[in-house]
Amino acid sequence: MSIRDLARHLNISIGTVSRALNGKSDVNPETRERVLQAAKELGYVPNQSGRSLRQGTTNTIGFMIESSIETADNGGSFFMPVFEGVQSVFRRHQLDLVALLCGTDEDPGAYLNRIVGRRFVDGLIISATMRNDPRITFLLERKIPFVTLGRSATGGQYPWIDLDFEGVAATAVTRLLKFGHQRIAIGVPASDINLGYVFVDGYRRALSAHGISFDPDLVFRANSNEEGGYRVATAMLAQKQMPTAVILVNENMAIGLYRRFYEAGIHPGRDIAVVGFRESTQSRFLSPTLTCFRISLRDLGIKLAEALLSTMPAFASNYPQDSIDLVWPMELVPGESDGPWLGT
Amino acid sequence: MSIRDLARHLNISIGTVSRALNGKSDVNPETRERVLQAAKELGYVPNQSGRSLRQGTTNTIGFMIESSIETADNGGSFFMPVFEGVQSVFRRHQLDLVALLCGTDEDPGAYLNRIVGRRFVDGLIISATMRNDPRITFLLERKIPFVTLGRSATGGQYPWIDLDFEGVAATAVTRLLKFGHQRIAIGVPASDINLGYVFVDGYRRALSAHGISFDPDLVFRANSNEEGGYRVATAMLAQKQMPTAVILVNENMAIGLYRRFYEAGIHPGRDIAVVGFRESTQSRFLSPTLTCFRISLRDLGIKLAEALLSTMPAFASNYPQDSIDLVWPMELVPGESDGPWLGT
DNA sequence: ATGGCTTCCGTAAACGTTTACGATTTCATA
DNA sequence: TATGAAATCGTAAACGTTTACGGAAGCCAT
Repeated sequence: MSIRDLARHLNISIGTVSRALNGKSDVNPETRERVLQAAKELGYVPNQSGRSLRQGTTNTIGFMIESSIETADNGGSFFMPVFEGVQSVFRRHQLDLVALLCGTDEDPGAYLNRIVGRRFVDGLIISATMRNDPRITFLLERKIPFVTLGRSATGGQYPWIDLDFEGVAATAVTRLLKFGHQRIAIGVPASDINLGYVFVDGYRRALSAHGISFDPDLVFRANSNEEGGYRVATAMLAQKQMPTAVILVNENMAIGLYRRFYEAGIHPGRDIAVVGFRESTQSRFLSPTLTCFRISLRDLGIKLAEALLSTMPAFASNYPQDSIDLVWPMELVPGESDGPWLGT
Repeated sequence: MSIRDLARHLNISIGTVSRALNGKSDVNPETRERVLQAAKELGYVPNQSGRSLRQGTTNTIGFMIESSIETADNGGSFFMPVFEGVQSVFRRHQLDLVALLCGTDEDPGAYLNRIVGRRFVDGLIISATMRNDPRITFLLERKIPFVTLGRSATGGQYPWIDLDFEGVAATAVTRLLKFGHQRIAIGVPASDINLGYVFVDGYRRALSAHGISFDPDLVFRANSNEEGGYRVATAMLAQKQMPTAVILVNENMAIGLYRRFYEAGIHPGRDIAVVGFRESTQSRFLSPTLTCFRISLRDLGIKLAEALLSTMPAFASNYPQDSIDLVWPMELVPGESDGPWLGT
C-alpha cells in the first residue's frame, strides 16, 4: 500500500496525491477530499523511511533516559510523567517521541553516536546530565538540536531546564533551622550526576546565609534508592553526635532511611526530622508522611518540549527563545516527618 | 557524509563500499580494510532511512509501554529492568530498541496503527495486555511480528510470556492457610488488564483445592498504587468480620495499605498478614519487610527478546520456537509482613 | 590460442516519498 | 478574440542505500 497504489486507484498522479495528503495549496478541494477518503478507506499511511529520505528529517524525537543500575529501580516514576508532558506537545506537531534507554553495558557516547549517525531522530532530550558530559559537546559539534534535563558544567550554548535545587536546599534548611535543628545533614547521590553538586552547593549557601559553617561530615553520599537511604541512616547513627535532621535528594532513600531508624528504635518526625525530595504517591502514604517538594512533572515535560522546539529551525517560529535555561520552582509540602527539635 | 562521499574519497564505487561495510564476500580483503578504516576516520554511519527504504526493514524494535495514569507512578520500576534484558539480546543483532509510550490522551489502537503504518519498527513487544486486546488482532492481521508480556483472552496464534500468577496465588494461599488464616483477601487492579482476571482465577482455584469456598467480598479492586492499597485497607476495615490476611498484586499497594492500618493502630505482620507481589528494593526496606515473590526482570526481558526473534523470519533460524508461550515461575521471599494467625 | 573458472569491482535499478518545474485548462479582462 | 493570470495537475529528479547483473582481469588447463 504505497502512494503509487493509492494514485493508481484514484487515477491521478502520485504528485497530486502527495500534495493532497500534505495539505499543499495547489490542489482542488474536491480532489483532496477524494484522496483523503481513499487513504482512510485503504488504510494508507506514508512510509516513514521514504519520507525521511526525501526531506532529511525523521519526525521523531529521542528522549534519552538513564537506565543505570542505580536508577533502574526508581527512574520510571520520575520519567513517565515527564514523558507524558513532552509527548503532549509533540503530538500537536506530528512528531513521534521515542524513549532511548542506553543499556548499562554500553557506553552512552557510543550509543548516542550510533543514534545520531543513523539520522534516527531530529532532536534529543538528554537527562541525568553529568557534571562533565561528553554527550553535550558531541551534540553541539554535530549541530543536533537538543535540550538537557539538568544543567551541567560542560561549556557551550544550549538550552537546559533544571529543578531548583538551590531553592529546595534553602527552603529546607531555613525550615529546619526555624524548628531549632542545628546539625542538618544531607543525603546526595554518589555518582557524578551534576544534580549532586548543585544540591550540595545550595545547601552550603543556605547554611552560610544563616551564619552556619559547612561541615563536610554532614554530607552523606549514597545510591539514590532505598538501600542508599539505609546506608545514610547507618552512617548517621555511627557519628558521635548524630544529626538531628536530614535532607534527602530522593524520596526512595526515605524508605531505606525509615527502615534503618525503625530498627534502631528511632522515630522519624519525632526523634529526627526528615525532609525529602520529591513528592510522589509514595511520600503521602509513608508513615510518617514525608515532608517534601511538589513539582508537576508533566508541566516540566511540556517546557522541555517547548525548549527543544525553539532550537529546531522548522518549529522555532512558534516557540520563542525565552523558554530556555529554566530553573523549575518547587513548592514545599509539609508532612509528618519533620518538626520542632525536642532533644537536648 | 554519505556513502557516495566515502566512495569518492577512496576512489572506488559505492557498490563496493556498501559490500565492504556489510561484510559481503566478493570484496578484496585489502579493499575492505581500507573502507572500514576510512569509514571510521571520517565518522561515516549509514543513513537508516536510505537503508530501510531499500531493504524494507528498519532494524528497530518497539517496546510499547503502558503509561496510563494508574501505572505512570510505578511502571518504571518494572519496565526498566525488563527493557535492559531485551536490549542486551537485540544489541547482538544490531537491532535498536525504542520505547513507545502511548500517551494517556491518545487511543492505543490509533497510536499503534500509526507506528505500524509508517513502517517504523520491524517488531513489537506489547505489555499491559488487556483481556480483550484489539492491538493483538490488529497486529495479527497486519502480520507484524510481536510478542506480548502478559497473556490475553484474545484469540489467535502469537507468542506470549506471562508471570505465573496461578503459582503465586497458590503458594500464597497455601502459606497463609498453613499459618492458620481463614479469611484471605486479595487486592487486584480495577482496570481491564488481563493480569487481574488470571490472578483471581488462580486465587479461586487455590482456595477450592483446599476445600474453601470462594467469597466475592474478599476480592478488592483498586488502582495498583499506594492510593489503591489505602482504599483496599479502608474497605477491609469496613467489613463486619475483617480478613486476617491479604494478598496484593502490586507491591506499591502495600505502602498505602500499611499506612491505612497504621492509622487504625493495626500492625501488619502481627495483627494482619500481608503477602505482596513483586519483590523490589522497596519491599526489603519497608517496615515490616514484605513477604513477596522474586523474579529476575532482566531474564524475563531476555526471554521476551528471544520469543520475538523466533517469530521474525530473518532471525528465526537462531531462535527455536520452543521459547514461546512461557509462564514465568517465581520464588517466594519470606518477610516480616505475614505469620501465624494470633487472633481468636 | 582458446575456453572456462574465480575474483573482484562498477553500473544501474529500485525502495517510497516530496517538490521544483512545466504543462494544461479555465476564466476574466483588455 | 487575444492575452495573461490563476488554478490544477503531471513529470521527473532527488534523497542514501542495497543488490542483481555483467564486465574485466587473472589464472589454469586444454
